[in-house]
Amino acid sequence: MERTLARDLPQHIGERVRLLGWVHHIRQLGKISFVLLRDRSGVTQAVTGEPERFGLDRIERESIVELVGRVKPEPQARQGCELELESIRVLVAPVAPLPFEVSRSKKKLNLKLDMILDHRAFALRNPEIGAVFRVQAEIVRTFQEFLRREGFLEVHTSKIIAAGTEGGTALFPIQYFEQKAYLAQSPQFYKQMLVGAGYERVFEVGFVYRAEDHATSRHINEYLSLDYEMGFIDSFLDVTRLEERLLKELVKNLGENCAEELKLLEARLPEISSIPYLHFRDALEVLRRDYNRDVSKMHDLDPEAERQLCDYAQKVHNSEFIFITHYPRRTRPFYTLWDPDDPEYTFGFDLLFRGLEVTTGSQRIHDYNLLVENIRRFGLNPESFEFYLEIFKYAVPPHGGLAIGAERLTQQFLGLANVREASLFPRDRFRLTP
RNA sequence: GGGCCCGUAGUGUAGCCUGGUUAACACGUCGCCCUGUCACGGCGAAGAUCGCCAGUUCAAAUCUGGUCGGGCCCGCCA
Repeated sequence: MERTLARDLPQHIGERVRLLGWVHHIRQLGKISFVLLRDRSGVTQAVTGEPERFGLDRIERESIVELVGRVKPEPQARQGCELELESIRVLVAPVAPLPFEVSRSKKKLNLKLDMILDHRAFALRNPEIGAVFRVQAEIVRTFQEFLRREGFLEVHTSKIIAAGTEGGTALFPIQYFEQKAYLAQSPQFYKQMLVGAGYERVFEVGFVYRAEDHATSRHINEYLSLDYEMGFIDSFLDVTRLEERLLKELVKNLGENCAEELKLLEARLPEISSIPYLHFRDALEVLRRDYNRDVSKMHDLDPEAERQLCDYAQKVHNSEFIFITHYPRRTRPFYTLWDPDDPEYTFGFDLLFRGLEVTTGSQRIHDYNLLVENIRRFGLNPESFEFYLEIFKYAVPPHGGLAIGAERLTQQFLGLANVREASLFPRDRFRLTP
């Protein structure tokens, strides 16, 4: 007999079906008993008045079972129908006590994050915990499909590199045969080179690595970077406007395709009408005026400032997103183009969402001589960037791009307390397994 | 790199400040009862040498020192 999925039970009323999955829960109420079965599609229910006939009290939770029975309409069942049990067969039984329950809500379980991560694969059986990655998959899918429609080419660049991109961030050194190499902290150079290669518009979904010795609820040392880079732009606004359209589509898709997951996680989608922009200089003024911050020594935004600017965006612009633009030159890497009319400030921006930085981007320098000059100005040696610089000798169009932290975006959409909850197998300062 | 905090049954917590004889509660587990549960309900039972090592004391989960493990914030970043 063919397998029927839990979700599809209502389409088989009156038929005999076969279900395969895990025993989510067994509720025995004297003479009537319910077996809740979970598979990849969801949870369904089988019922029987003869629990002893099927030996239900000997079946352990999370056993893998095969259920056969007839589907009958039942208004008291959640799906409006349920399986009248004819047989139950244990295919695989657990050989150890379960570390914690699968069938309860995350809130009720009140598990410490460490417990969840130590038993990651098992924890994902919990529908709420598992839902996070169904949502994340939808975020990544939307990113890819939206950009493909906009004429972007999906690329995959090496994660093993010879030199760092941005200087500031710490790199993980690795031994590459007789050479010293590093794990890539960003696909930055490669995506720019591929714009120059003539693809004009490229995007990449890939892990990047940061050897930063931090331990906070918003940092992991390996994260999924959603990058795009586009040529022939008039200004960085072409980059941010595209992201705004991407985000609108994302909200729409999540609403349509992840309604159940969002409900389970009690997540509220943001409404995006138009995302406000705030020049860095004006952001400081807002912080000084409305939040009583001492901004005299503020050259970059600290986490508190990011939360305050989001609060401001909500109050003044009724937006949960805000673009902070024109970050000062000293805070941005050498490839960032500055404003010729106001050269202290760059065409670099961040997108803040619900108090957290989720995107960084900019218009880049495309002129070869200017780029070499700026590398020198940063105290770096252009010769060590020859592999990157070469294409700029042969004419690269004005271009810009950005990177979105996929886990952070997931975290903020779902209101998760810790970014690690949005990473399947997070790598942090002390965690290397599972 | 700097600062603050936490380790107690399978899980999550209380007790610790103010040391004292059976270490408490909830969920789970096990047993019995229950014909419509979906956080099922009722009754009962088992389960913890209080992270580890040392010290103080008649007496340590509780006080002190060390050690191991974990969390959060800042710097930096997505």
